[in-house]
Amino acid sequence: MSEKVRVRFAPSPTGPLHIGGVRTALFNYLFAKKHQGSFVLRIEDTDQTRYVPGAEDYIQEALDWLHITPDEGPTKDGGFGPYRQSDRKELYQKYVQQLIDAKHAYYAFDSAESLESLRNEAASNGGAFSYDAKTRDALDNSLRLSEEETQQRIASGAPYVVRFKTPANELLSFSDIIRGAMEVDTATLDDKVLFKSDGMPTYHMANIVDDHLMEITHVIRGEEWLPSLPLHMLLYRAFQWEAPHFAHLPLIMKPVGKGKLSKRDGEKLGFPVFPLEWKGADGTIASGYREDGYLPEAVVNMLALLGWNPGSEQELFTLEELVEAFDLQRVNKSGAKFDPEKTKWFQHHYLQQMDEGLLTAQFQAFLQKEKGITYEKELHTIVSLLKERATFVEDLWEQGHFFFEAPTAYDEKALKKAWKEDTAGILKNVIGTIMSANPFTAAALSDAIKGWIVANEIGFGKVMMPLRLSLVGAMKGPDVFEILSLLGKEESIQRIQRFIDSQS
RNA sequence: GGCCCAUUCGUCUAGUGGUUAGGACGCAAGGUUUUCAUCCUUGAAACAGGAGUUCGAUUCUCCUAUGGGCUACCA
Repeated sequence: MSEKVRVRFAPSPTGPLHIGGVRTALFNYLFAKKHQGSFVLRIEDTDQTRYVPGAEDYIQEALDWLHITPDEGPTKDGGFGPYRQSDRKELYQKYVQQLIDAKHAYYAFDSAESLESLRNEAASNGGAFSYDAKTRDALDNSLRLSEEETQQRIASGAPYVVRFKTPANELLSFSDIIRGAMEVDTATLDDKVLFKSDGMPTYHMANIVDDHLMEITHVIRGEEWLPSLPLHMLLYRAFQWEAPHFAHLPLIMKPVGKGKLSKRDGEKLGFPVFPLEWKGADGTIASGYREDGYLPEAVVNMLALLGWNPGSEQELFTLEELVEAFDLQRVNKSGAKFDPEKTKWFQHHYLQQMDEGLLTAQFQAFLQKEKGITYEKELHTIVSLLKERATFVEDLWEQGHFFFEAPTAYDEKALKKAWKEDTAGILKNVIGTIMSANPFTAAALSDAIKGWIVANEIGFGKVMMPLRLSLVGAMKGPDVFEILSLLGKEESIQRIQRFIDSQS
């Protein structure tokens, strides 16, 4: 590649960025970094009616959290700004004019109502109305008006839009990096609105102009844009601009049922569809991966493998490894169902990889905030004992709450198995052994108790099961001797005694 | 309805004109852990269907079916 690679991620600030958008951003980032190019963030806010305050900040924050920060964007000028289309409003006028002058576009005065009734009429006849080469001559536009009449109507303040004049009947060939060659007959296309009556360009117009001005070399976007690719190619040709390369990513689908993943699936199915939590204007809260305890590494890894694979059997990738391995040619063509379970598997993996000091600090913060427990002593040891059975920081509590609070009840099924007539006597002996254990370490405790068991020819299960139950309240958790030593002599004895008392 | 795109285990996917069609998640069984989880081993599990091309098609072509997207003065 001779030219410097420049890609862009161009979301609309209409709400929180959903996971499909995040993946588009990720693939753009990966491609840019792979080719030492630039990753540009452009905010496409040409639809003023759908603008949602806070959405733009959300997008920035989400990308930052995932470490796929843009090289250029609204908050980081790279010489191609402004990066917000509403701030570029004035800019589009002259390009629209250029298209009109070259007869590639025309003014249309049809009201929204008249078009609506045309659509309804066609629909009732089983067809569909299309504003195109076959119908435009009978509609209210500058094609059938004289230059003077057109200017007069505009001057008189009549609302108008500008439409693209699609070639009547031409076989268009173009290609997509992921999908290869495609052909479309322009007769199946309609005359899309380029410029709205509110003075704003539509996506199609702004997109082409901005990509050209920002010297974008590769447009990597969702498959929902594939149907408008012919229009975009036609626009580049009308402007006599060189078109960038295109790559249309497969969509991310619902885990169950039909259709593409939507914002509401998360709440329904119990997993986040957003990177970050989002508080809607109506007070509803949509959960986010970050707030649900996921690590950005897990989210990135999961997303990268949704619709792409390296061709090897490697599944675990750091961001750097992804950059190295990424290849647009290896992106799949078909939509991928989202799998929340696999995301958890990634999360489990990355939690195990996490720095233990950091994990301990996070768990400590959790204890403080959620449980009101201030605990520093040996917390690092506890975390290292528990972490392999945890997927989220919160799981550490579920797996090890007994380190911080004595059991208040005993698992009934386990109790039935563990409590025999002689258990009280055995446990009293264990207390004796614990009393004299010195030093009070897991290894010393293990030696002492196991030694006592062997010496008295008692079954291991008859001692270990009730002992664990007395300490934990259930048949779970790390090595009993580790628990004993962490709990300390006094607390251990108290718990065992309380257990004996509760059963007699 | 029209246009466009797609189709390998339940899911994400690898793969080739001749393979025991490979891996991962999940699931099941066994082992380790005298507990649970982790971990390890094993197992069940797929080329949408029909024609054609070919000595041979999962792989190439066509048709059908199914899925998906688009069809706004939304992106």
